[in-house]
Amino acid sequence: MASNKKIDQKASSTSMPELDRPAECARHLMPAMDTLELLGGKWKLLIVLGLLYGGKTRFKQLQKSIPGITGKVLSNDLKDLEQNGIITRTVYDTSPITVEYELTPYGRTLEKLILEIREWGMIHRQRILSE
Amino acid sequence: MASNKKIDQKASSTSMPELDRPAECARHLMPAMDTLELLGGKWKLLIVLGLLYGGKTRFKQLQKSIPGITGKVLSNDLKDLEQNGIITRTVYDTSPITVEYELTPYGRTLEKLILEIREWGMIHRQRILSE
DNA sequence: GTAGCTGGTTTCCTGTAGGATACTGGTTTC
DNA sequence: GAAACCAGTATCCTACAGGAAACCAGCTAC
Repeated sequence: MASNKKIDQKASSTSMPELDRPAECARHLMPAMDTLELLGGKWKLLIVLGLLYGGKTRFKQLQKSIPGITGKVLSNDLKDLEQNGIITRTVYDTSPITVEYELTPYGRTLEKLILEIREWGMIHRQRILSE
Repeated sequence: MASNKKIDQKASSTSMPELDRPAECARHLMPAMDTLELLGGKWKLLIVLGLLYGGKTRFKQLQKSIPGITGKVLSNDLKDLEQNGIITRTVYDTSPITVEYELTPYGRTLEKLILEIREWGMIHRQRILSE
């Protein structure tokens, strides 16, 4: 529902002293906004991180590994992530049904990014504590 | 369909190789949560990205370079970022007063992370478009 | 004197993300 | 029969992020 954004790149094409800063900037910002949209919210990134560490994981198990998340939110976010091709959902026809979630190869491309986020958080934490 | 292998996560056997997953995971997740808290919300990351590209930037100029942000939100977020040591605010006693915002060296440590986010967004965009 | 620039603040309003809680429906164990 | 586990749904509710618009004070140029 986003990205109907019209950017008038030609709006003021009569001799610009500087570049068209806003448009120029917007072009840089948009991809970042895309990522934020996909991974935004309080929990999605943590879910991915959890799956990164845990590999294939069942629903309840995942919920336990992310302290504070409720079933509803986890369920919703998992759906979102699945629709975006980040994770897969596999149902096993076992006694009490089991469902396993796993990152897709595509989802795994988030690894570098997420580890970066985590690492920065660690540094930040050190900094706060040592103040 | 009978007796597929059950996953005995609580196998009655002696101390399992598996660590205390929840606690272990939480320890991994917390730094990421810290980062998300600092940079969370719709705009903060974009502000930092804007300053990364623009260098020292004045308020209105910054607002123009981030399409869609309102003055109020920009003002609030800038305060937050300043309090967290990510940016500095400098007031110049000129004719109409001018204020410039700039990343601190600490704020600049976010560069790698933010570029990573942007880059992933670009790949994601490609993927969406080529579907 | 009035219109514009600067960098904001204040007020009001709304949407929705996310929390709490209860429930389903099947299966195994006691 | 009761209780516990699984993977969720359904409902209800609230807090707060964020948007729109008006406003402020100081200065300048016309």
